[in-house]
Amino acid sequence: MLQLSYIQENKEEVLRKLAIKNFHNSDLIHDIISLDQKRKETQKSLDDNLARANSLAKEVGKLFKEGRREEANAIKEETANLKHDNKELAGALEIISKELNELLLDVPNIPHESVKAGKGEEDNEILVEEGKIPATDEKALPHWELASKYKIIDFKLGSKVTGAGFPFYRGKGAKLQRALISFFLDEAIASGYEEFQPPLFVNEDSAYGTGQLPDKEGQMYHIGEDRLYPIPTAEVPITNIYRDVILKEDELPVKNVAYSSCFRREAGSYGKDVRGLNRLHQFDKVEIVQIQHPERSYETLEEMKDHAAGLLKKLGLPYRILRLCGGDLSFTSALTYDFEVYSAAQKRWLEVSSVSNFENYQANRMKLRFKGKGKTQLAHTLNGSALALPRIVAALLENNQTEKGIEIPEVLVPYTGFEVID
RNA sequence: GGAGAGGUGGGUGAGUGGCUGAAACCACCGGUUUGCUAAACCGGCAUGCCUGUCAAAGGGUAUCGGGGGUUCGAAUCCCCCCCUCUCCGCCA
Repeated sequence: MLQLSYIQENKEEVLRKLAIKNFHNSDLIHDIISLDQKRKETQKSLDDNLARANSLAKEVGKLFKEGRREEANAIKEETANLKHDNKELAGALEIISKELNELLLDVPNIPHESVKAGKGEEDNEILVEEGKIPATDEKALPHWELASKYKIIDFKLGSKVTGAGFPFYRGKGAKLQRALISFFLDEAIASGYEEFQPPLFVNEDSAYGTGQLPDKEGQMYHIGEDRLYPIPTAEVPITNIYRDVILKEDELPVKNVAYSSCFRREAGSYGKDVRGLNRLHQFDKVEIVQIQHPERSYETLEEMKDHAAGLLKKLGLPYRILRLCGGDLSFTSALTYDFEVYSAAQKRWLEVSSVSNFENYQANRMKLRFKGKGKTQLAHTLNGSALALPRIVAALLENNQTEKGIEIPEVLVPYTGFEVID
């Protein structure tokens, strides 16, 4: 969430910039500011009362020691009144703080100055388009047909055993998954990331920490009995490592990479866009996360963008990089680059990565700070997929299909141990 | 799952009702000393909120796993929860 002090001091700017995200609720901002005023006043009265009570308590102690019983008892009466008032004030303060916090959670992150206004997807800006788009071949099969032709992914089995959106990978398909994961991890490690294997379930605090709760509750599975949530992305456990942490400035940047399965309910999704591997309830992803000094976070964002682009280049997939417009930018992001690969048989672009700078929005919510010579301040958090597997697999299958079978990109051969799926 | 022990500042660890936001030591930072390093010595060293200020200093308040209670007063007493360790059971 945004910092209260920042909203206080830059009200007009906040409103102007939020408009780029199509957020026009100026009442909310006004309410926040006036409620905060009330919070301060209440806090002040409470603190004053507590100070009084503390000094009275000391006096009572002193009087008792000196054996001045009656005087002490007289003071106790005043204390009783104070105590009553304090209870009320503390109660009021709690209600105000809670409400204030809820209002703050309703304010999205401020977009970076490079973000252009726009309604949605159609207004995203294409920054880069790399690689040759394969000539359209009418005989080209979509990946779901290739999957069954070569017996490498079985959607029906998945439906039987679990449900739609939970495929089985088998044979060379399973090996290809494993190869991609290893390849992505090795590339990240070579770029200085530390590998983590996170828990696949997180608790409520963590779900709040990265903002899945309360806004995206319906997206996550929920294990009610144990109050745990299967992670929708490794970002959740990895970023939450640093919840309530004060790093030393020289520990920055923190660079973590994690492979994990991801679980998403995808409620409301349907139609041909979700066919095959295009949208799953369970999928694999390698995620990179960085925690960086505010002054350097945009350099870091570029570095992460280049990292993701490098992977696609090495895999030989045609891709493009989009800078999301205000309307398509997520609630918590200040700037996001989306990566899409072209999938030859479906003749469409598929999103395979999203690299974002959240500035201090997440950090403020989870109190992730760093301390150098100066004051303790909020860090910036960034993350990105590098990469999400299913659509990469879809594109590889569709783009690399030949008469002889599916050709494996050279960089993956050391990992798969075979050059063709046939 | 059953039984027991325990959770104090970055770490070790003292503290069983007021003088304790918390001893001591270590780590860390600054300084003195020093040919360099080391040692020694001196000083500093939590976080949130409120107040104050151009900024600060300063002041107030809260925080000793989390929540609630007893008391004029709680790290210290009571209750609930969480976590860690040991033993037993079960098990990849």
